[in-house]
Amino acid sequence: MKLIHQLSKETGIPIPTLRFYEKSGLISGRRKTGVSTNNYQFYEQGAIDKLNFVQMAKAVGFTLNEIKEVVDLWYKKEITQKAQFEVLDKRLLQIDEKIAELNAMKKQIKICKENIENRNS
Amino acid sequence: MKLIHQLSKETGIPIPTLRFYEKSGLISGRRKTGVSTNNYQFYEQGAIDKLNFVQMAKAVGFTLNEIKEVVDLWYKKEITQKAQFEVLDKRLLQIDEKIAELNAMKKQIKICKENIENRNS
DNA sequence: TTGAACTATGAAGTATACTGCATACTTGTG
DNA sequence: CACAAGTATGCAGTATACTTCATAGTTCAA
Repeated sequence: MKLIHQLSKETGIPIPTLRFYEKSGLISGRRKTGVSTNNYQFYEQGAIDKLNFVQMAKAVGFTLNEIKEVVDLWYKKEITQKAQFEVLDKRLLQIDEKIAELNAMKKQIKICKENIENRNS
Repeated sequence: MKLIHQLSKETGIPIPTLRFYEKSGLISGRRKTGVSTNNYQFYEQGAIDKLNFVQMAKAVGFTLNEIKEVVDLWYKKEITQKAQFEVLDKRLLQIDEKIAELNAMKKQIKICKENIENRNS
Protein backbone atom coordinates (compact mmCIF):
# COMPACT_ATOMS: atom_id res chain seq x y z
CA MET A 1 0.00 0.00 0.00
CA LYS A 2 2.18 2.82 -1.31
CA LEU A 3 1.44 6.42 -2.10
CA ILE A 4 2.54 7.88 -5.40
CA HIS A 5 5.73 9.34 -3.94
CA GLN A 6 6.98 5.93 -2.86
CA LEU A 7 5.88 4.34 -6.12
CA SER A 8 8.01 6.93 -7.89
CA LYS A 9 11.02 6.21 -5.65
CA GLU A 10 10.77 2.44 -6.13
CA THR A 11 10.43 2.58 -9.91
CA GLY A 12 12.48 5.66 -10.73
CA ILE A 13 9.57 7.05 -12.72
CA PRO A 14 8.76 10.72 -12.03
CA ILE A 15 5.45 11.42 -10.30
CA PRO A 16 3.98 13.43 -13.22
CA THR A 17 4.72 10.48 -15.50
CA LEU A 18 2.99 8.11 -13.08
CA ARG A 19 -0.04 10.41 -13.06
CA PHE A 20 0.07 10.40 -16.84
CA TYR A 21 0.22 6.60 -16.81
CA GLU A 22 -2.70 6.47 -14.39
CA LYS A 23 -4.71 8.77 -16.63
CA SER A 24 -3.76 6.55 -19.59
CA GLY A 25 -5.09 3.52 -17.71
CA LEU A 26 -1.75 1.72 -17.36
CA ILE A 27 -1.86 1.64 -13.57
CA SER A 28 -4.53 2.42 -11.02
CA GLY A 29 -4.56 2.95 -7.30
CA ARG A 30 -7.53 2.99 -5.00
CA ARG A 31 -8.63 4.98 -2.03
CA LYS A 32 -8.25 3.52 1.43
CA THR A 33 -11.62 2.12 2.44
CA GLY A 34 -13.28 4.28 5.05
CA VAL A 35 -11.23 7.38 4.36
CA SER A 36 -13.29 10.17 2.87
CA THR A 37 -11.30 13.28 3.83
CA ASN A 38 -8.98 12.98 0.84
CA ASN A 39 -8.63 11.37 -2.54
CA TYR A 40 -5.16 9.91 -2.05
CA GLN A 41 -4.54 6.89 -4.22
CA PHE A 42 -2.76 3.83 -2.85
CA TYR A 43 -0.85 1.36 -5.00
CA GLU A 44 0.03 -2.28 -4.47
CA GLN A 45 2.92 -4.49 -5.61
CA GLY A 46 1.07 -5.19 -8.85
CA ALA A 47 1.57 -1.58 -9.89
CA ILE A 48 5.34 -1.97 -9.49
CA ASP A 49 5.35 -5.17 -11.54
CA LYS A 50 3.41 -3.42 -14.26
CA LEU A 51 5.68 -0.39 -14.23
CA ASN A 52 8.81 -2.53 -14.48
CA PHE A 53 7.28 -4.23 -17.49
CA VAL A 54 6.34 -0.85 -18.95
CA GLN A 55 9.92 0.37 -18.63
CA MET A 56 11.36 -2.68 -20.34
CA ALA A 57 8.78 -2.62 -23.11
CA LYS A 58 9.30 1.08 -23.73
CA ALA A 59 13.07 0.59 -23.93
CA VAL A 60 12.62 -1.84 -26.81
CA GLY A 61 10.25 0.33 -28.75
CA PHE A 62 6.77 -0.79 -27.80
CA THR A 63 4.19 2.00 -27.67
CA LEU A 64 2.16 2.66 -24.54
CA ASN A 65 -0.90 1.34 -26.37
CA GLU A 66 0.82 -1.94 -27.20
CA ILE A 67 2.00 -2.19 -23.60
CA LYS A 68 -1.46 -1.36 -22.28
CA GLU A 69 -2.96 -4.25 -24.24
CA VAL A 70 -0.72 -6.66 -22.33
CA VAL A 71 -0.96 -4.93 -18.96
CA ASP A 72 -4.74 -4.75 -19.23
CA LEU A 73 -5.09 -8.50 -19.01
CA TRP A 74 -2.56 -8.78 -16.19
CA TYR A 75 -5.26 -9.43 -13.59
CA LYS A 76 -8.35 -9.69 -15.71
CA LYS A 77 -10.68 -12.65 -15.98
CA GLU A 78 -13.39 -10.97 -18.03
CA ILE A 79 -12.09 -11.62 -21.54
CA THR A 80 -11.76 -15.14 -22.91
CA GLN A 81 -8.59 -17.14 -22.55
CA LYS A 82 -8.32 -17.27 -26.34
CA ALA A 83 -8.43 -13.47 -26.63
CA GLN A 84 -5.82 -13.13 -23.90
CA PHE A 85 -3.49 -15.59 -25.59
CA GLU A 86 -3.93 -13.76 -28.90
CA VAL A 87 -2.62 -10.53 -27.41
CA LEU A 88 0.24 -12.23 -25.60
CA ASP A 89 1.28 -14.38 -28.56
CA LYS A 90 1.28 -11.34 -30.83
CA ARG A 91 3.67 -9.65 -28.43
CA LEU A 92 5.89 -12.75 -28.24
CA LEU A 93 6.18 -12.69 -32.02
CA GLN A 94 7.02 -8.98 -31.97
CA ILE A 95 9.67 -9.66 -29.34
CA ASP A 96 11.31 -12.35 -31.47
CA GLU A 97 11.25 -9.99 -34.45
CA LYS A 98 12.91 -7.31 -32.38
CA ILE A 99 15.58 -9.74 -31.15
CA ALA A 100 16.24 -10.71 -34.76
CA GLU A 101 16.53 -7.05 -35.71
CA LEU A 102 18.90 -6.38 -32.83
CA ASN A 103 21.09 -9.29 -33.96
CA ALA A 104 21.04 -7.94 -37.52
CA MET A 105 22.07 -4.54 -36.16
CA LYS A 106 24.93 -6.12 -34.21
CA LYS A 107 26.14 -7.79 -37.38
CA GLN A 108 25.89 -4.52 -39.31
CA ILE A 109 27.77 -2.57 -36.65
CA LYS A 110 30.47 -5.22 -36.51
CA ILE A 111 30.88 -5.00 -40.28
CA CYS A 112 31.12 -1.24 -39.90
CA LYS A 113 33.86 -1.69 -37.28
CA GLU A 114 35.79 -4.05 -39.56
CA ASN A 115 35.58 -1.56 -42.42
CA ILE A 116 36.97 1.16 -40.19
CA GLU A 117 39.81 -1.12 -39.07
CA ASN A 118 40.70 -2.10 -42.63
CA ARG A 119 40.75 1.34 -44.18
CA ASN A 120 42.79 2.79 -41.32
CA SER A 121 45.50 0.12 -41.47
CA MET B 1 21.54 6.36 -58.88
CA LYS B 2 17.90 6.46 -57.79
CA LEU B 3 15.45 9.29 -57.49
CA ILE B 4 13.43 9.70 -54.31
CA HIS B 5 10.43 7.87 -55.76
CA GLN B 6 12.46 4.72 -56.32
CA LEU B 7 14.19 5.02 -52.96
CA SER B 8 10.74 5.09 -51.39
CA LYS B 9 9.62 2.02 -53.35
CA GLU B 10 12.73 0.03 -52.44
CA THR B 11 12.62 0.82 -48.73
CA GLY B 12 8.89 1.13 -48.16
CA ILE B 13 9.45 4.52 -46.52
CA PRO B 14 7.05 7.27 -47.68
CA ILE B 15 8.58 10.11 -49.69
CA PRO B 16 7.72 12.82 -47.11
CA THR B 17 9.49 10.75 -44.45
CA LEU B 18 12.55 10.41 -46.71
CA ARG B 19 12.57 14.19 -47.16
CA PHE B 20 12.29 14.53 -43.40
CA TYR B 21 15.24 12.14 -42.99
CA GLU B 22 17.25 14.10 -45.54
CA LYS B 23 16.51 17.33 -43.69
CA SER B 24 17.55 15.59 -40.46
CA GLY B 25 20.85 14.59 -42.05
CA LEU B 26 20.27 10.85 -41.99
CA ILE B 27 20.61 10.46 -45.73
CA SER B 28 21.75 12.72 -48.52
CA GLY B 29 21.56 12.62 -52.26
CA ARG B 30 23.44 14.71 -54.74
CA ARG B 31 22.69 16.40 -58.00
CA LYS B 32 23.83 14.83 -61.23
CA THR B 33 27.04 16.52 -62.29
CA GLY B 34 26.47 18.81 -65.25
CA VAL B 35 22.73 19.14 -64.78
CA SER B 36 21.70 22.64 -63.77
CA THR B 37 18.08 22.78 -64.97
CA ASN B 38 16.74 21.12 -61.82
CA ASN B 39 17.62 20.30 -58.25
CA TYR B 40 16.70 16.62 -58.34
CA GLN B 41 18.60 14.58 -55.76
CA PHE B 42 20.03 11.18 -56.68
CA TYR B 43 20.70 8.45 -54.14
CA GLU B 44 23.08 5.50 -54.21
CA GLN B 45 23.01 2.03 -52.65
CA GLY B 46 24.52 3.47 -49.46
CA ALA B 47 21.28 5.36 -48.82
CA ILE B 48 19.33 2.09 -48.96
CA ASP B 49 21.74 0.41 -46.55
CA LYS B 50 21.39 3.32 -44.17
CA LEU B 51 17.61 3.33 -44.42
CA ASN B 52 17.40 -0.40 -43.74
CA PHE B 53 19.50 0.15 -40.66
CA VAL B 54 17.31 3.08 -39.64
CA GLN B 55 14.19 0.94 -39.90
CA MET B 56 15.66 -1.83 -37.76
CA ALA B 57 17.00 0.57 -35.18
CA LYS B 58 13.73 2.45 -34.96
CA ALA B 59 11.80 -0.79 -34.48
CA VAL B 60 13.83 -1.58 -31.37
CA GLY B 61 13.47 1.83 -29.81
CA PHE B 62 16.54 3.81 -30.86
CA THR B 63 15.89 7.49 -31.46
CA LEU B 64 16.77 9.16 -34.75
CA ASN B 65 19.58 10.99 -32.97
CA GLU B 66 21.08 7.74 -31.68
CA ILE B 67 20.76 6.26 -35.14
CA LYS B 68 22.28 9.32 -36.75
CA GLU B 69 25.39 9.00 -34.57
CA VAL B 70 26.02 5.57 -36.07
CA VAL B 71 24.98 6.40 -39.60
CA ASP B 72 27.13 9.54 -39.57
CA LEU B 73 30.34 7.54 -39.41
CA TRP B 74 29.17 5.05 -42.00
CA TYR B 75 31.49 6.45 -44.67
CA LYS B 76 33.49 8.98 -42.73
CA LYS B 77 37.23 9.07 -42.25
CA GLU B 78 37.45 12.45 -40.55
CA ILE B 79 36.98 11.41 -36.94
CA THR B 80 39.48 9.17 -35.20
CA GLN B 81 39.12 5.41 -35.17
CA LYS B 82 38.86 5.54 -31.39
CA ALA B 83 35.92 7.96 -31.51
CA GLN B 84 34.18 5.82 -34.11
CA PHE B 85 34.62 2.69 -32.02
CA GLU B 86 33.26 4.51 -28.97
CA VAL B 87 29.99 5.27 -30.72
CA LEU B 88 29.68 1.79 -32.16
CA ASP B 89 30.59 0.00 -28.93
CA LYS B 90 28.06 2.10 -27.01
CA ARG B 91 25.39 0.96 -29.43
CA LEU B 92 26.51 -2.67 -29.16
CA LEU B 93 26.07 -2.45 -25.38
CA GLN B 94 22.63 -0.88 -25.79
CA ILE B 95 21.69 -3.66 -28.18
CA ASP B 96 22.69 -6.34 -25.68
CA GLU B 97 20.69 -4.55 -22.98
CA LYS B 98 17.68 -4.47 -25.25
CA ILE B 99 18.03 -8.17 -26.05
CA ALA B 100 18.19 -8.89 -22.31
CA GLU B 101 15.08 -6.79 -21.77
CA LEU B 102 13.26 -8.58 -24.56
CA ASN B 103 14.15 -11.93 -23.01
CA ALA B 104 12.90 -10.70 -19.64
CA MET B 105 9.67 -9.61 -21.31
CA LYS B 106 9.27 -13.04 -22.92
CA LYS B 107 9.67 -14.66 -19.53
CA GLN B 108 7.14 -12.26 -18.01
CA ILE B 109 4.59 -12.86 -20.74
CA LYS B 110 5.04 -16.62 -20.47
CA ILE B 111 4.39 -16.40 -16.72
CA CYS B 112 1.32 -14.35 -17.52
CA LYS B 113 0.13 -17.06 -19.92
CA GLU B 114 0.69 -19.77 -17.30
CA ASN B 115 -1.32 -17.79 -14.77
CA ILE B 116 -4.18 -17.49 -17.21
CA GLU B 117 -4.05 -21.21 -17.93
CA ASN B 118 -4.04 -22.13 -14.24
CA ARG B 119 -6.87 -19.92 -13.09
CA ASN B 120 -9.09 -20.92 -15.99
CA SER B 121 -8.67 -24.66 -15.43
C1' DT C 1 -0.81 25.35 14.99
C1' DT C 2 1.96 26.56 11.42
C1' DG C 3 4.66 25.50 7.76
C1' DA C 4 7.00 22.12 4.89
C1' DA C 5 5.97 18.21 2.29
C1' DC C 6 2.66 15.58 -0.04
C1' DT C 7 -1.55 14.84 -2.97
C1' DA C 8 -5.03 15.86 -6.79
C1' DT C 9 -6.65 18.15 -10.99
C1' DG C 10 -6.71 20.57 -15.21
C1' DA C 11 -4.67 22.93 -18.72
C1' DA C 12 -0.84 24.44 -21.34
C1' DG C 13 3.77 23.56 -23.16
C1' DT C 14 7.71 20.58 -25.16
C1' DA C 15 10.27 17.06 -27.88
C1' DT C 16 10.28 13.63 -31.28
C1' DA C 17 8.87 11.87 -35.46
C1' DC C 18 6.39 12.28 -38.77
C1' DT C 19 2.27 13.84 -42.21
C1' DG C 20 -0.24 16.90 -45.15
C1' DC C 21 -0.92 21.03 -47.80
C1' DA C 22 0.17 24.67 -51.00
C1' DT C 23 3.03 26.23 -54.39
C1' DA C 24 5.99 25.92 -58.18
C1' DC C 25 9.08 24.00 -61.30
C1' DT C 26 10.60 19.78 -64.38
C1' DT C 27 10.22 15.70 -67.09
C1' DG C 28 8.42 12.13 -69.97
C1' DT C 29 4.49 10.23 -72.84
C1' DG C 30 0.84 10.37 -76.43
C1' DC D 1 2.70 20.57 -76.80
C1' DA D 2 -0.66 19.50 -73.41
C1' DC D 3 -0.73 17.22 -69.19
C1' DA D 4 -0.03 13.65 -65.94
C1' DA D 5 3.48 12.35 -62.99
C1' DG D 6 7.52 13.48 -60.53
C1' DT D 7 10.47 16.72 -57.74
C1' DA D 8 11.61 20.63 -54.34
C1' DT D 9 10.48 23.78 -50.58
C1' DG D 10 8.37 25.69 -46.72
C1' DC D 11 5.18 25.71 -43.32
C1' DA D 12 1.35 24.06 -40.68
C1' DG D 13 -0.80 20.15 -38.38
C1' DT D 14 -0.86 15.51 -35.85
C1' DA D 15 0.24 11.68 -32.61
C1' DT D 16 2.78 10.06 -28.85
C1' DA D 17 4.76 10.62 -24.54
C1' DC D 18 5.70 13.23 -21.50
C1' DT D 19 6.64 17.88 -18.54
C1' DT D 20 5.50 22.15 -16.42
C1' DC D 21 2.51 25.27 -14.22
C1' DA D 22 -1.16 26.92 -11.43
C1' DT D 23 -4.30 26.00 -8.02
C1' DA D 24 -6.07 23.95 -4.04
C1' DG D 25 -6.64 20.80 -0.53
C1' DT D 26 -4.28 17.31 3.14
C1' DT D 27 -1.00 15.42 6.37
C1' DC D 28 2.45 15.41 9.72
C1' DA D 29 6.46 16.82 12.43
C1' DA D 30 8.11 20.47 15.52
